[in-house]
Amino acid sequence: MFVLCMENTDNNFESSSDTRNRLLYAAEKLFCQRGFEGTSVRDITAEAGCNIAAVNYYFGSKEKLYEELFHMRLSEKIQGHMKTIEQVCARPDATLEDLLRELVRPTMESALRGDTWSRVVRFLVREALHHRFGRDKIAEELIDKFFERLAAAFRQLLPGLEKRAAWRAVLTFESLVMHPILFFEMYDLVLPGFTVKEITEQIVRVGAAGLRSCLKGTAE
Amino acid sequence: MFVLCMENTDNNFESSSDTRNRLLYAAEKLFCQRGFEGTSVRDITAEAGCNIAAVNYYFGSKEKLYEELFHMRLSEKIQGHMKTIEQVCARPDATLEDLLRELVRPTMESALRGDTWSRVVRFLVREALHHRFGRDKIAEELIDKFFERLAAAFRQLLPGLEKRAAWRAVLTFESLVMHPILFFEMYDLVLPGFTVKEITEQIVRVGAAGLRSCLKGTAE
DNA sequence: GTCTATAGCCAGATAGAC
DNA sequence: GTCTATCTGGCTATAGAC
Repeated sequence: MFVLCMENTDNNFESSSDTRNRLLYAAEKLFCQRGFEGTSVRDITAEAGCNIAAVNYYFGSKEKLYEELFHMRLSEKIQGHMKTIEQVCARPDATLEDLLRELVRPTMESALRGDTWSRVVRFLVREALHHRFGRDKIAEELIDKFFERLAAAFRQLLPGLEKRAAWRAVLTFESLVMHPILFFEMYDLVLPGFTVKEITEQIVRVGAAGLRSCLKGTAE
Repeated sequence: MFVLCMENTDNNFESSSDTRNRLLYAAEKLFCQRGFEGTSVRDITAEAGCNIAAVNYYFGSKEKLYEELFHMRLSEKIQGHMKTIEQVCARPDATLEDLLRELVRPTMESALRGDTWSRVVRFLVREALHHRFGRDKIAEELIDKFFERLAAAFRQLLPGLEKRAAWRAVLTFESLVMHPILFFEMYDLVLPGFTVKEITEQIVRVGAAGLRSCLKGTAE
């Protein structure tokens, strides 16, 4: 069910049925653009080029389709990030900048293409705005696991980083990564002609400096 | 129409009618929680304790109510921030940390209370997710003005900061400020017992270190 | 200004033909 | 598996009584 590596791919669902795959793909596109309530089953089936009844046939309801999509994409995103962390942290000469860059780059490239990874982020933010975190046990555990691994990686690459400071660092870093995806239009307005490299290096530079400043303790 | 200082106040609308005010307040609360499509006129009038027809009587349509609310709150937020920047930059001994702290603190306090400022941010994020930026000229001009002023302030407090680097710094800083409001529930999960001071100082520290790192140029 | 009643529409879900 | 047809209900907006 879960696809480990999804860079440079897009419509990579593994369902048994073609129609089912097209429904998942169409639903993801529309949910991320217009939200759950803003998307009708009719919109989804039209985009997928199949009949209105198909959503209920394959998923039972519009809501179950959404949930399956959300858990699937969240798992993919987190498993991809986990793999990246393992790979970078296994290198004896790895720096904090290396880790940040490897985590940020695929996300930024995806944001420019508007494909899967950026959709997953939009999914997550929509969920957060709807206050669904903390109620969904599957999502909560996945995010918790990932944050714990990332905090450990930060402490490995930044010796002396306290435990609570590492957790703050995780949240801070995530905010830097998400922002360009959410405010893509604004970036284009303010930084006309910006490139993936410019944004990626900005996040790596600011993230590394910011994270290093967390070593100094909480005193202002 | 626009209220300049809204700290520690909440239901501070200035319409002529009481019912109109209650509608604005109820609509803001529900739109921010469930989004435009997820909120019905029935929900709003029920929350405001008045009749279904009131929305159309006072605003013409559900959509016009939303737009009025959005422009009003965006103006308030930006005018408040502009005032803060003027005040801090007028002080001859002002530091970068001073400015960041003054910009961040009211937002964080508001996030904890869940009142107006945090709602404005949720509004903005929803708008961004719906790709409405770039179409709404009023919002675009307001944001542009604010970003320009903030970039100038950064260049004043960080001598040597290049123009484009200042624009990147503005976007980076905004991402740090917005995050705790969007992922409030996650903060509670990851940093149990966190305080406004802890988060504020984290953002000020990381923001200042990150912004200073922008002085070094774009070379990695 | 505030209400009730309702028009007109579109939503999600399902029954049943093929 | 895929389709058409349809049920049921909620939605926005409005007409018109008070």
